[in-house]
Amino acid sequence: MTTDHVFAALASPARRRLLRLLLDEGAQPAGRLAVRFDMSRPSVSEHLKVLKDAGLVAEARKGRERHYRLEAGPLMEISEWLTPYERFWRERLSALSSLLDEMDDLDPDDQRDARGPDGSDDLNGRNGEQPHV
Amino acid sequence: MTTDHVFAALASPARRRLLRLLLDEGAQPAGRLAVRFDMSRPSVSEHLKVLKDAGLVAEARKGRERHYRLEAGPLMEISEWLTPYERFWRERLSALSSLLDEMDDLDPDDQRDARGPDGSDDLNGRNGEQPHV
DNA sequence: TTGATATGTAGGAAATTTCCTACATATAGT
DNA sequence: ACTATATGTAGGAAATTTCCTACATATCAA
Repeated sequence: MTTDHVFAALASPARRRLLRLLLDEGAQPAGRLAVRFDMSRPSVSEHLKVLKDAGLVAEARKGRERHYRLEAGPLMEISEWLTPYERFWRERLSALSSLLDEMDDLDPDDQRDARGPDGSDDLNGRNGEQPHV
Repeated sequence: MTTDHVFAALASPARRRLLRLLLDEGAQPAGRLAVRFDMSRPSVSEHLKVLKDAGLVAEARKGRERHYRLEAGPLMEISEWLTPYERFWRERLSALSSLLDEMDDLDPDDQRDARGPDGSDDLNGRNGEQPHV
């Protein structure tokens, strides 16, 4: 149930789809989930096991069925991991949108070069020095 | 550069650490990144390639060095994928916090059972019917 | 030009993942 | 007790991933 497990579990499209099904349709027995997949039932069962080990689903025995339900908690770890990058992509987005705004202000047929005066790349996207260790 | 590639790229702890280094310290040549790892330089180079194929880093040749910089854009896809689950874990969290609030209101030595009257599980955590197909 | 530096790629071993076909187990129904 | 249903597990094949040691390529510095 570590962060590693969660990231690894999400690496599989089949497993992400399982989570989505549980989110959209609520808890379900393994078999009902399995028939949706173009894959053998035991394989789906193993994917469920990976999700369970990552803490992303929980099972409850109901008679001879086992109902799996979504356990979204561990996804918070992904969200938290993502947080520090958010600022970064927002900067890029706002840079892009202001660039588009500028272009709107010009004659639509008279744009040629939106780069800086020196034509350089600004590798860091912030035009400043970096630690470099 | 599909969503699949992005999720797969993040599945490796080494690659997540590479992204973090680029975020914290800015763009750097491959070699400077590699020495931080307990792994051969060519292996780190291959991880960088996986990240590049996922669109998570970009490279710029500077003389005999290649500087890699973070490209956070594709992480938005992860964030968007996560969105519908957010509501779900927030509900659980607020349920937990209100439970804790209730417990605060009681005599700290007189709590025994916080389950529903029927002792059932409420598998969906919302006490309601579900589509079930 | 020569030699050192910075990197990517080739080729392959080892580990892991993915998926399948039996097969074992447990529960429902008759 | 017997049979059908719902699932997990065992064992193994095939594909993928991870990592390493050469080795090839390009650039910088004398």
